[in-house]
Amino acid sequence: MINIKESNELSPLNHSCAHLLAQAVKNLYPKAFFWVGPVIEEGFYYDVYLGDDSITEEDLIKIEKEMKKIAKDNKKIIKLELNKEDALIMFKEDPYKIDLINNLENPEIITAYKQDNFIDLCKGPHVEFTKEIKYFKLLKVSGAYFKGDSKNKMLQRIYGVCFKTEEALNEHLKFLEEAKKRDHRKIGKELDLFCFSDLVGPGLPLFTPKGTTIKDELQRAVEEICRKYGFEKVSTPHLANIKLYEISGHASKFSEELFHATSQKGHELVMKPVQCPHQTQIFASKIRSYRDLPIRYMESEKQYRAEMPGAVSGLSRVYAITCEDGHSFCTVDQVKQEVINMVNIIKDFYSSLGLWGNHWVSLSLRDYSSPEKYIGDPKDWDLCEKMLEEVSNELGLEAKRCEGEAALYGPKLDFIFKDAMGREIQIPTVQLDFATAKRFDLTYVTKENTKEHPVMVHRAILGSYERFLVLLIEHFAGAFPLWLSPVQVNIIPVNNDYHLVYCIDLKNLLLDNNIRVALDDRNEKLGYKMRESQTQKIPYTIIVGDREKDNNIISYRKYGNEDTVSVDTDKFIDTLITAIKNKQ
RNA sequence: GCCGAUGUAGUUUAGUGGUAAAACAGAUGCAUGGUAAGCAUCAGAUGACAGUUCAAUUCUGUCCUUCGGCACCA
Repeated sequence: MINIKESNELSPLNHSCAHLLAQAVKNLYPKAFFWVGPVIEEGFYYDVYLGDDSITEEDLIKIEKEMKKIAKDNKKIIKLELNKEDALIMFKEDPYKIDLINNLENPEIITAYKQDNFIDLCKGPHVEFTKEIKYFKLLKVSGAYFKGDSKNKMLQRIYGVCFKTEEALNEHLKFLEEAKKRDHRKIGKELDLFCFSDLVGPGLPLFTPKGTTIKDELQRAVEEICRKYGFEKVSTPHLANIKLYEISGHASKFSEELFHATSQKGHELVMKPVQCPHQTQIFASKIRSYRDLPIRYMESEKQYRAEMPGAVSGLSRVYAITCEDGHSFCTVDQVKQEVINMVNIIKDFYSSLGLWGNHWVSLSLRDYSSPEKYIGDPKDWDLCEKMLEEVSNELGLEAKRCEGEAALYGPKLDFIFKDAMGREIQIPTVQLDFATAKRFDLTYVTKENTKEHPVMVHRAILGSYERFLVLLIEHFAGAFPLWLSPVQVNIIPVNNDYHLVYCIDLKNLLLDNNIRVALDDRNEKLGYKMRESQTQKIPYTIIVGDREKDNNIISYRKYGNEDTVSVDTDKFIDTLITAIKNKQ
């Protein structure tokens, strides 16, 4: 998802830089045509069509040089106001600009900007002189579909950034370097959290003991919160009869994304791509009364989606997804409170990890021009969208209306965070659904002894554990809080021979207190072990020598600190237990 | 799926149309009592398949992986 920035103080500069880029490309590739070149949150891009020719990363250096050359000439950037006819004549050689002009919302007011002999259609604003465009860098070149439609041909998209000062540019480039160091794929390898295998296949992550520890702790934490809100844990199989998804509507909408599992004995099953239909069948397994509602189920199981191969990346898009999913089956009157509860859970959970605030909320509504994309009664949709918007306003979420972002069966509130590189990553969600219960003919008995369909409110807190780990790893840069750390305490004996027995006793004592502890008894020097303990970002490293042994104290060094602190052993354990309990 | 790039030991990197180099990690031995790398020895690699060539890790092609995007995302 690209965020076209409304405007900020850098946007005229970036916009002018995009024009400069286009001019340089035109100089070097006279056959080039240009589509659009907007300012985005981080800089700008320009879509270029070069026919048979193409620009590679190496060419960017050449283009940058040409840009610098042009800018130095210091031409004034002049605004031109045109009517539609003049504009069509002016750009008569350029099929892309003609397309743009013919599709303009306000064809009465057409503006173009001219520098030197280069004119580009543009709303502006721009800086005054090309000399001001000095501190820029072209970052990458990639493909992009013409008009964003995969049926169309591909253009080349060149990305760049521009700043007012050299320092600001360098700072930005440094930020990009630093962000690379936080990349979850890099840290996942360094800290041994997960891996991939060619034999198992791409998009199928394998979690190591350390990665699994984090996953399990997260699961425990989220279930603990949800249980307080009345969620009960269920467990459903990874396979299902395809009919289940024909009824839910997933089979037709996502047929290409289903993995099929067949057997020689005649089984024709699919791997579950979502959890909801399975859970509906638990609801359907007996007669439900209005007195039972809301009924809330949650589970953390694998689900499988045959994603487009080009979309698979690290842990953020995979085929096998561990999904933390939950549903509330409730009456129409209960919907609002259910949504409020779920948003509160999300807020609690993300706040406790320091992630709340680093996000925006999308009120994801229907694409009103394509009703065929959705299931359910339009009247129900109207009601759902209204309710969701009301709740969102009451809770002060400042949600942005996003038409066309709804789920198959209903509108949703999506919470969108950012990864280390500033890319958006959508995780928690609350979704309203009048349709699914009707499709499965789920009912409950009302007070008047009639039958009524429940409403389903879908919610994901962690969403996919894989995607959540991307956010978590990059947020903490691998230095997890104590309660999540795979190894919480690392014991280093000063001397392996003299202190080992005491260290083993200490290790067992910590283990008895449910503290995850490692004992480094390798034949290496203390400094060597300390270095590794720090690079592995273990929260507490404790050194055990005569002083500690004889006085029953713990000397520990916290990750990131240089000094050592000594406390009584009992006190140390109490402190840790309390911190873990409080999710610190 | 589309555009562009990528692939050398477990990891990070070097290099070459003719014996593939190193650091860290690993194994072994020695050394080792206080907070970020002790020493020595050993073992370990050119993604797969074709083609060009006397000879390919190097050049070409196809596929696969991974990366940056696009499109998709229940």
